[in-house]
Amino acid sequence: MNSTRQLLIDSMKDLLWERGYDATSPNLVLERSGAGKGSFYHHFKGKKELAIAAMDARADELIEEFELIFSGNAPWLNKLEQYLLMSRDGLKGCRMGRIAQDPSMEDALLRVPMKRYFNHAQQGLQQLLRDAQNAGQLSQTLNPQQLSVAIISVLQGGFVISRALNDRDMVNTACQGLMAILKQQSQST
Amino acid sequence: MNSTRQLLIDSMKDLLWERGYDATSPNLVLERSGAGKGSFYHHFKGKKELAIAAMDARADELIEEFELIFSGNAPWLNKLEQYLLMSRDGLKGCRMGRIAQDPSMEDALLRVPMKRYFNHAQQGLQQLLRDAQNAGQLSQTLNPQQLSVAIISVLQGGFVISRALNDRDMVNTACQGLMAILKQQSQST
DNA sequence: GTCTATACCGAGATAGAC
DNA sequence: GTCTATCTCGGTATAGAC
Repeated sequence: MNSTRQLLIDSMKDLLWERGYDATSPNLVLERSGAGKGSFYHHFKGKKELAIAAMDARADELIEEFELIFSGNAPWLNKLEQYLLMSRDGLKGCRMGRIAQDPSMEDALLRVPMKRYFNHAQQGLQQLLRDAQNAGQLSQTLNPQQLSVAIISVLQGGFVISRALNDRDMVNTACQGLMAILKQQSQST
Repeated sequence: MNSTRQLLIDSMKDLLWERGYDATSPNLVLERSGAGKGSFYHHFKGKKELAIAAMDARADELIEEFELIFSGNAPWLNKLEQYLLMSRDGLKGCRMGRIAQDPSMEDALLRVPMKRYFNHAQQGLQQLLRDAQNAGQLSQTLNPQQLSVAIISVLQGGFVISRALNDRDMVNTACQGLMAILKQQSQST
């Protein structure tokens, strides 16, 4: 575990968040990390391999944060609230979803860590909703799969709207809107 | 209104949808449209100016489609259903939101047509929800602004999730999830 | 492992003839 | 209005010395 290698990964993680994949050049990574071209191509075969390492680390980090919220014993609605209502900066974008629309992401290898994270989150939410239904705290007529996809979507779309309108708070507004209707719903159960 | 000019605009519209702004080069536009470099730079100062013209035309088109659904006399929930449940190809992305995350979109001029469309849609939905509340068909405790932002966000986020998971149907699943809970909600009013 | 030099390509745009 | 030639710059990577 070489330190320069880790430095490159960390710089790539930040740049993927700030600028996405396509707009992040090897030169930018070098400038950010302080490493030289020689080191870059010694440790990684190229930009793509470094990006995969960075996204993989990012997925680990996001999954850990997700579990921190959802693996506890709190009531399901509280967990959801903690997840949806944490304050976010919409102009920064989701640390993973930020790059989902980059043309290069059509590459299957690059999508592996991305899929890993989103599948984890979606399935975690789906299980949460199923448990709530089994506990009689959520209407049985709702479809947990559909609803879980809607939940992660409102978050991702909130980031899109924030950037589109150049308003860093839109993502939070979107989450509040969804949370409100979920709460209302649970009260009538 | 020269025909080559219009051809360039139409090609740019398609390419922005397929590849976004940053990944669309002038050469691609020329290849697609059959025009030559001379024509391109005769009709437009550069890529940015052409993109703005294309996005502006796209905004007009999307606003017209939006109004087609929402200006009628149908019940509000039917309108919403028609809007949310029309079948979409998640891998293609939203014709406008597709490019919101491109780094170049931080340019204020490029964002003008984008803002115009999303503001129109959000405010149209907000008005719909307010009217529903005034007609006693939606709980007064819900915030129309928040909810309208959530609705457009689920749609945009659905496209993001579709691309992330490489599943063209996720966007529809997300919309179905939201629609279901909105319907449920209105029944308990 | 790291450095500098070098190579190749496409993006984005300009020049000037027709 | 359109064409071809040309220009500059940065992205991405390789070569070979240290």
